[in-house]
Amino acid sequence: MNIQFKKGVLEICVLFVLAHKDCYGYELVAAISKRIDISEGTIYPLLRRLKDEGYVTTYLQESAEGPPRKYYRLTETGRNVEHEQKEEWMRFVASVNALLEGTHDAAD
Amino acid sequence: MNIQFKKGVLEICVLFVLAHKDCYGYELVAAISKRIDISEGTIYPLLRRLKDEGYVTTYLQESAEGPPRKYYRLTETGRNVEHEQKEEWMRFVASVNALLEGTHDAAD
DNA sequence: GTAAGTACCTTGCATAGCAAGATACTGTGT
DNA sequence: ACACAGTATCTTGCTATGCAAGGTACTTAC
Repeated sequence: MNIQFKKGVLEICVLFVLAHKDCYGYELVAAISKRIDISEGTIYPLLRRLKDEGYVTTYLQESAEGPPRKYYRLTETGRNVEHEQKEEWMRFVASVNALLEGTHDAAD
Repeated sequence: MNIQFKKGVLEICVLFVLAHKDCYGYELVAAISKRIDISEGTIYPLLRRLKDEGYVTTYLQESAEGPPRKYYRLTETGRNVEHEQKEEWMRFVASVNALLEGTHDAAD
């Protein structure tokens, strides 16, 4: 899997999952990995960024199966950003598809 | 337009356009820009990479409207890579779409 | 007590795109 | 003759993101 493709997209995936329920980092890795490879070295810096941007807030919660979990919850801003970025992604994919399909008559 | 989305994708676009006809750099910028913003500072390093990888060969051709043009032609290898990368892109988009649409029942 | 699973985090690296600028040729206007 | 816009090439320095590799610490099972 081309790592470059994921640039920017994993952020949307995280925001999307968080739009449905609060999650902790380890859980996000598991959820997203079902479809797209993502490692812990990616998720934690990404989550820090989201927090710094004000897209999420965090809270700790004890766990019976290990150390306490840090849950991430989308803010109002985060919810808007999730929506915008998803739209932008859709538009981008549409543009690329148009180029990779119809283009070569239009390009002449 | 999120710059990050383009990572890796512009290479496919270039390979795709070259799969239909030989082009020079400036021409590629114009062709791809119809759908996706791409600047000269991106295309020339990209083209150099493609040549270093053996995906393209080059030849010069005089022009009446300016300095000589450096045309890029896909090699056999380049043609295969174009095909593979395009497939990989399609698979990636399908994965992301699956995650951004159906996922949240599957994630429970 | 030690190994495996859960859960957090950081450091250093690789990659790709871009703005900005340099170079040079051609044609147009003054 | 000179300047400017358009065509066409290229490089430098910067930014952003993802990842491998490693470290920390808690819980359960052997």
